[in-house]
Amino acid sequence: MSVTTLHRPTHRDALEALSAAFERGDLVTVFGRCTVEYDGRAASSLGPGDRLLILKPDGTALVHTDEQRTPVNWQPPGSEHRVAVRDGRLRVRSERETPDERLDVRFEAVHQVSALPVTGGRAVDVHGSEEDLRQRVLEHPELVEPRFEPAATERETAAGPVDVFGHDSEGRPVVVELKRRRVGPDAAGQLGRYVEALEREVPDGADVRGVLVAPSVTDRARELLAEKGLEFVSLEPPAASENGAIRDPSTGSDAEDA
Amino acid sequence: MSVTTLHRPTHRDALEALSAAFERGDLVTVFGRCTVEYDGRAASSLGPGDRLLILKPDGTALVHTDEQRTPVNWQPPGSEHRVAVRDGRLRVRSERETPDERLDVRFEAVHQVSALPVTGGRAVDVHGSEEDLRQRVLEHPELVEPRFEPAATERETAAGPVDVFGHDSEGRPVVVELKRRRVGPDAAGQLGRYVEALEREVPDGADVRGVLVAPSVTDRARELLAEKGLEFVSLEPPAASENGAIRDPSTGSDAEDA
DNA sequence: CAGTAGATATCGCCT
DNA sequence: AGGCGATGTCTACTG
Repeated sequence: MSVTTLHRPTHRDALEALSAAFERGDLVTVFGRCTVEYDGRAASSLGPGDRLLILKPDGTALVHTDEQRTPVNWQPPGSEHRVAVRDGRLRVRSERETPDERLDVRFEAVHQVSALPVTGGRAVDVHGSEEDLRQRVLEHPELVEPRFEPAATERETAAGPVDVFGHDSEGRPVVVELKRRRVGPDAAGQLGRYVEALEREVPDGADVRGVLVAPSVTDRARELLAEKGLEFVSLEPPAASENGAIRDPSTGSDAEDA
Repeated sequence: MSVTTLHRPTHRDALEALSAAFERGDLVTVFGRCTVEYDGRAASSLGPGDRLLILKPDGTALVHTDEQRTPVNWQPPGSEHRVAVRDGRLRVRSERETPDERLDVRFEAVHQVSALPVTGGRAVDVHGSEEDLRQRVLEHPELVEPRFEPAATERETAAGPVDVFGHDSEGRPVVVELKRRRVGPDAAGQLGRYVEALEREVPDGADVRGVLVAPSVTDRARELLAEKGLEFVSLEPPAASENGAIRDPSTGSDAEDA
């Protein structure tokens, strides 16, 4: 099984190629002059131009121009692709429910259609995420402060789950919020909510400390932290080189799913 | 000028096709069996498999598998694409500075290479955004509450710009925060910051009211609003059908940039 | 299914 | 270049 490509096909031939590709579960690309209409969570319209349409067997649709990382229009996974010839144009419609939304791509000219059989792994191993930072804090709690003792991760509160919950050298409860990169005011607000929620939950109205752990903070975030009596500790996620090699091979295997 | 496609090219032929396509400013697709390494803001590794690589003339690189809307790896616009043959494989490297990051895609087999000359519009018209909701509030302030009088949009405060600032029937200052969809605790925090900032700025320590305008709120957000003495008004962005037709044609023209 | 928060978020605007 | 907030954010996870 191999790549199938048509150059400047008739709409009818393109339709048949697309139908067959959907049937096979291929990844499809269509390059041509088209207009695009979207209606759903919002609504949008895109005038004529040459674009690359990508149709995935999981129901994803992407319309790309020659600029930007973000597609100019799209449909999320779980949509259903259908193709038809209407008013002398090739119409590709991708539709889903919950939420109800629809993407219509109408080609007045198809320059190329390709059907690509995709196999192999799609599990990417990423390092330097917030989870890596959490690992670092759990293995070296003194990086937060001397004698800090982590007690739980993802501890549930009325305001949501706390990244790391523990106690300081004097036994006071400490809420740690982790961010993998420089943070703004939103993170200060988030930490503040957790601290307030825990102050209500802790039985003996003991003070709860809040510590934001991140590489750095903006000025406004620093002010907000100060207002709320929260603290900041500068710490970065471990670099990929420090981290990647020391991983449990049993969980780190490159799962290549079905 | 037209589409150029190579099937199962040698690495050398693929390299030349890619170099020529970069030179022309074409959009490029490469389908083949590859591994992918990324290092920059984070770091990642992806084992062998068939993927679709998209290279845009603006420096964007996208690696797509047969699943998900989000590329499995990517490089943002402004990167520089380079191609070479190394160790018997075709290596496409996309790199940028600030931040310093790099994507390497190494093909052991190239199934197809296409160079697509892209022309035409890329300006999409979206309706149902927060700006449309703001328009609705400015044209019909009574939808917020009777005799609400908007005074400014994007009014600057120490905590950032306020969506709509105005006064109620009794002359009290009102901060309106707009959200195009159902909101969670973060929006309540955002509105609270604006209200606090304005209470300090307003000369005669007058109370400042805060009103969140959105289609709906989560329970937790509702609690937070209540705690902070903030209010909620249910309002949606105008539907596309209501909105799109009544637009100033002088500004609403479908600009198709250079 | 809704709620919640992370992300190599991306993107645009403004200082 | 950095700060800040919107996005049709997307995505994973949890109840």
